[in-house]
Amino acid sequence: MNQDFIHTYVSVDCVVFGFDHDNRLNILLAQRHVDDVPVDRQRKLPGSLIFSNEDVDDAAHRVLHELTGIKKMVLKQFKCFADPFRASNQSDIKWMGTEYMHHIDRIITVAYLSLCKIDHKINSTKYETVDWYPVDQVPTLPFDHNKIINESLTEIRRWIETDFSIIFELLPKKFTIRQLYQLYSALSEKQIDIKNFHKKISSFNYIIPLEEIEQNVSHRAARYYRFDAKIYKKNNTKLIK
Amino acid sequence: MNQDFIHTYVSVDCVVFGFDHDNRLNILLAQRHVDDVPVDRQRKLPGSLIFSNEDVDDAAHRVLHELTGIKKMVLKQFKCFADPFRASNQSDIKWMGTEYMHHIDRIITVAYLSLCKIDHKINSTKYETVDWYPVDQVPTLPFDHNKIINESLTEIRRWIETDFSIIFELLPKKFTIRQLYQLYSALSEKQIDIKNFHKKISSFNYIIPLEEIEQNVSHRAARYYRFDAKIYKKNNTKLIK
DNA sequence: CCAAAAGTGTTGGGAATACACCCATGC
DNA sequence: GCATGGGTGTATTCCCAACACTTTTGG
Repeated sequence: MNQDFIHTYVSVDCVVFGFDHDNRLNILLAQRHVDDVPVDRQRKLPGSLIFSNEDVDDAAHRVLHELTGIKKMVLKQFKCFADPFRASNQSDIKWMGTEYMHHIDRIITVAYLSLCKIDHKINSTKYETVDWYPVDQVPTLPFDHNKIINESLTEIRRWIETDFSIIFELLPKKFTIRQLYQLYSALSEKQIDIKNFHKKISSFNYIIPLEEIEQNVSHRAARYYRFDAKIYKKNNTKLIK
Repeated sequence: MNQDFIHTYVSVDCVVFGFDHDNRLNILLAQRHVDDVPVDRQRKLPGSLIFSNEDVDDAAHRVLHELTGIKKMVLKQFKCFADPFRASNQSDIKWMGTEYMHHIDRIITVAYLSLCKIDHKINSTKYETVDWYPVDQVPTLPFDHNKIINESLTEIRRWIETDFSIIFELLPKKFTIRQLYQLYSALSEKQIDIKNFHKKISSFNYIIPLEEIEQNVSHRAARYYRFDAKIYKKNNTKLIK
C-alpha cells in the first residue's frame, strides 16, 4: 500500500444549541477526564469515534443519546474537519491514548449541529458532567473544537433560514411571541421591529394561540402560543424570508 | 485498541457541474480501468484517497486539478458519506485493490461540488477519458456515486441561492441574458417571466453590457454581457432572493 | 398616573408580476 | 408579412417597514 494515503480514525462531534432565559445561545459541553489538566481545561464538544459498522449519522445519534438521554434529537451534519494537525497537540494525543487506549496522532471528525430545549432534563449515560455555556463564554477547548463552534454559528443561521420550523426545537412548547422574537433576533442579526414581527407570526396558521397567558408580569400579560408541525408541513410556505 | 472503532481510508469525490448548449446541467465523469467490466460500467465520479498529511479541501483541489488541468476551481464541501456498505460491492472492492494495491472493504468519502465552464479545455493528467454527462443520462455508477450526485443537485441549488455570483462560473465570459435565464431556470425550478428577469438582471450594475451582439440569429440579436465580480463584492446586495 | 410591554390599525414605498408594445432579423 | 425573440414601459398587486394608537398590568 502506498504509505502516503491516510488510514485513520473518524469521529463525530456534536454542537448542541440551547436558548437560555437571558436570551443567549448556549452550547452543551461535556467533561473529559484528564488527571493532570485543570478542570476548566477539561471541557470538550461531545463526540466519539465511530464504530466499524456504523454510519456517521448513526454515530451522531448515539453521541447525542449518550449525552442527554434524549432519543431522536434533530441533527444536521454540517462539515468534515480534517486538518492534519487538528489533533497533534500533546495533551490531546495523551487524552486520546487514555480514552481509547491507543496512540492516535491524526483523526478526522464530522461535525453535527443539534438543538435542545434548555430546560430539558440532561441525563447523560456517558459523561459525569454536562453543562450549558453561553456561546461567548465558551472556554478554550481541545482539538479544533473552538473552530468547529465558530463555524457552527453561521451554520445554524443558515439552517433557520432554510427551515424556519426547527427554531421551535429551541423554545418551550408554550412560548410567547416575544420569546420567539428574541431567539430569532439572536440568530439572524438583522434587526426587525417586534410589532411587525408579532403581527406576521400571529398571522401564520401553524402558530396556535393558547388560552393561557403570562402570570405575575408588571405589564400586560402576553399570550402563549404553540407550534403545530402538521399544519406547517401542509402548506410548505416560505414563512420568513 | 477496541476493535469496534473504525480505522479506515478517507477519500474525496467531486461532482463537477457544467451547463451545455442545450440548456442541460452536465456532470464530469472519469473513466476507471477495470479489465473485465464493460466500458459503460467504468465511469465514476472523479476522486481520490486523501494523503496522510493532506486536508480534505486540499485533496479536492488536487483531484480537480488532476481531472481538468485547471487550477483554483471553485469548490464546496457538501457532505460526508459513510454508509458502512457503500463500498462493499465486489467489483468495487476489486477495483480498489487494483487502483490502490491494497484490500479495502470500507471507505468513507467527503463529497465536493465544483463548477466548470463546459467549453473549457479538459486536460486531465490522471484519467485517460473524462466526459460530460447530462444529469438525467448519468449511467449507473460504482459505490454510492449516483446517490452523491442526487444529493449534489439540491446542494447546488442551495449554493446558488446563498451566493448568486457562482452561477457565472457555469457561463461563458460573454453571455446573453437568455443564457443566464435558462441556466437559472434549470437550477431553480420556480418559473419566472423572462421579460421581468431581463429587466431585473440588466438593472444590476455588476452585469456589464458589451458592444458585441449575437450573430446569425433568425431574430433580433441579443446583447452580450459580462459579470464583474469586483462590483458585485462591493455592494453585497441580495440580488435574486 | 406612569412605565412597560401586548396587540391592532394605517399608511407609504419598493419590489415582484403581468402584460402591452415596439424593435430587429431571417425566411 | 410572419415568426421569434430582444428590449422597454406601465399598471397592479403585494409585502414590508414605520409608526400611531389602544390595552393591560404592577407599582
